[in-house]
Amino acid sequence: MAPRTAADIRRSNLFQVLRRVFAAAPTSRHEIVAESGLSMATVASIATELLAAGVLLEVAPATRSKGRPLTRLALDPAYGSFVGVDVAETYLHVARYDASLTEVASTRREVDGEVRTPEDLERHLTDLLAQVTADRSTVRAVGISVPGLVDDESGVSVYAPNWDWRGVPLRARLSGRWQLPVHLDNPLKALMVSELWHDPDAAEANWAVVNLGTGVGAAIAVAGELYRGASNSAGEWGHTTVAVGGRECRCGGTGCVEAYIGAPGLVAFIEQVAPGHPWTTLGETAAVQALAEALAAGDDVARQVVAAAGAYLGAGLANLVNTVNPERIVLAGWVSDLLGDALLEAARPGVEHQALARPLQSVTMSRLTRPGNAVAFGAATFALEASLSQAHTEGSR
Amino acid sequence: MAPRTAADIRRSNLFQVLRRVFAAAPTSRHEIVAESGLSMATVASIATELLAAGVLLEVAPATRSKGRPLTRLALDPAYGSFVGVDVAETYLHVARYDASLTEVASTRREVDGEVRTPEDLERHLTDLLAQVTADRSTVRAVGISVPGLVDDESGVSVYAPNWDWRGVPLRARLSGRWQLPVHLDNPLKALMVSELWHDPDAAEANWAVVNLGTGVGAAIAVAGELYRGASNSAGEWGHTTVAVGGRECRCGGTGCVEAYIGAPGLVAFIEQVAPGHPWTTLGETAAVQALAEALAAGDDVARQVVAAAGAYLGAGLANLVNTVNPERIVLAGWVSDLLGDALLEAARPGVEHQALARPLQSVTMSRLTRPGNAVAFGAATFALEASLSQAHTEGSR
DNA sequence: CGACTATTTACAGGGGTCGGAATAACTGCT
DNA sequence: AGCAGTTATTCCGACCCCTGTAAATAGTCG
Repeated sequence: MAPRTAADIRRSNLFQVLRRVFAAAPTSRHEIVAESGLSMATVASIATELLAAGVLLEVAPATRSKGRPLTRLALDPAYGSFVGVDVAETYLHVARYDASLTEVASTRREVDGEVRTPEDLERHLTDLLAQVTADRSTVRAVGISVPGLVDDESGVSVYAPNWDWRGVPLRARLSGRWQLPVHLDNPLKALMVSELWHDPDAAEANWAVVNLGTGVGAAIAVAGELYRGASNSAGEWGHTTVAVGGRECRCGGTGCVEAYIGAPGLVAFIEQVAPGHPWTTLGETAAVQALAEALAAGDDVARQVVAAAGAYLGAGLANLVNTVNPERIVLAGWVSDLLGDALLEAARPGVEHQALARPLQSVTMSRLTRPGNAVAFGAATFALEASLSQAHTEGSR
Repeated sequence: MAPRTAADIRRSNLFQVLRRVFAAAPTSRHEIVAESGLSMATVASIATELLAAGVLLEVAPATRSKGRPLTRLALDPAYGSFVGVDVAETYLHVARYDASLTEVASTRREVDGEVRTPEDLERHLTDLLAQVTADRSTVRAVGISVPGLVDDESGVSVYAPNWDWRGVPLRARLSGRWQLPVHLDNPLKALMVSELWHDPDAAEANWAVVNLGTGVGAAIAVAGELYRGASNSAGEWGHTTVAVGGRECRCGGTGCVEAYIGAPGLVAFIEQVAPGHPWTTLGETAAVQALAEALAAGDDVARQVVAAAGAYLGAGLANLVNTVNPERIVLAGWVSDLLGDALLEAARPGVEHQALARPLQSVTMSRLTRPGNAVAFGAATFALEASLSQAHTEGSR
């Protein structure tokens, strides 16, 4: 949404200030001025607006040796709470955050195979939601991340590969049932938003977040804004071909990145390296866990598996580097969390081989190490953003 | 460049108006209002500014049956002329355009193998420039497209794969020699800019231009603006891996798209399908030409070659569809021109197989059929844009 | 009560967009 | 010839932004 009118500039600046306040814990207006490049006057005006709206709070002034102590700004936890939901293929994670986006409560349920229909999901989520919220009236909005393709505007899960759902109007259903505003998107977009809030300096940059889990995907930020593409399916990097005529992928294609480095793809590599290996019977979550442990113990099979998968990951990342030319790539997701840096290191030579020198030079690759469920956090942030955005445009009407 | 200040909005609107005036030949202010969504007042103010600057011209008013006749707007050819240069790997094409971007003169020289050093290029271009411009003082600026990676800001050819040039400061050299402002970029960016001017409706969209020639690459537009990435190397789609461990590519990687569907890649397919076939000895330009002719005549080898290459092109395009989620993809370049729709048709099944349903649904693929050298045109347009942009910011100072 | 630093407020200046009133320029009718 | 009807453009004032400066206000330490 390229700013067309002056009001858009205002909103964009307002969110920048908000993100910076969040990221820098209690900050002063001066710090924000220094970091954002906005003028003192502008920051002050935005701050007063947010203060008046009850979004921000002035916290205990820090007394310095000399002069007036600076009043610190922080998000006001009392503004309300926001719920973030990470619907993954093997588990559900629901967390409630106060308006300063600190987690208040969270719960998780393994649902491997237990969710088949939207009704199942609805039932589980309603249950989990009740677990984290005593009083639903304090919740301002819920953000939900669902794997697959999501139409963010209509709140419809367009295609969820694991359950083969097509066009399920999740937002309408859940919002109706809970009587709360619900925002829907997929894990990648949630991760990206999470990162944009945690690191507002990167909020100017072009970069990508890569999610490694059962499914695999990426989210791309252009000039610090989540890039959605024509139909909110930009970043479906997991179904990018890296081997013409290669492994079959559940998307129906062949040789997709996901087929090699998604959790089932890793299991396939185990089978390939050591046919009949006991890990292959464990189920993907446990198998990856076992792989991680064995890797730490220096197991040879594990090493070979990671090396094999790493080659494909490397090619996939190099593709991202060459086409998107990002400033950095961040790896996230439970597979990345479990395998740690090993997978990234296994991918590095491949990236260096396949990526062109110039874009390679300008990219940094790292692993997301923030504690907690970043997807749930991001989903809650979505809800917060939407909530504030609405309040802001309404307030100025 | 996300507009941060009101002036950015102005510039963006100004260029939008300009592009629309160009694309719709003589238009009225009203048409622009209807198409751009800007208000009458804004369009009028921009129009008067451009009129005053001498960029626009009011042409013969069209008298209607009733009411005040509308004055039509057009770019003023008398504003000056702009030169566009397409430095390709096998030829040089230099064209001069008046300020309404209609071609006034052009010349072309085959230089297969004759250009080795920057000095060679400088000599040839100086020569060709003289051929198209009688009076150099009427030329406002020159835009040059050079294959490979270009740093647009510093005007340096960072890496030109065919000549193995690294860090050649072309802009400084040529600008100094010709005493004219010179703008440097690569063919993809030029193509993209050309399309953005010719089809301003697409200038709101996210889409891609793919260039098929000796080298292969893509340019991506986000929200109607050329996307450059972190170091102006976004869109190096030609060096995207489509087959891990596949054919060696001149970039040093393996299995790059370019290795399969760049002109040398096509020749390799000929050798593969029919070892020792006479076409393989022709040189790439002639070989592709022969291939095109044989294809039209229904030759079987040609058909097989195109089918084989098409499969890789399909995978490559699908990757673009899945990661960028563009509204359309346009194929350009001399290989695309010679082989016509056959190659695109050969690629289509692959795209449909590998791309996800939703992004596939929202993409249109077509071939660029505009007559003339679109790269030279785009290069000239770069020069025009830069020239006006400078004039505009200076004018308001 | 200084001295000193943080913030707020007020204001002028420079951009922009927008809607609506006023004006221009024709055609056609009387 | 003059006037009404129409449509294209320009003009003006309202309004929204950001910015820099300057002065007023706050809060603390010595």
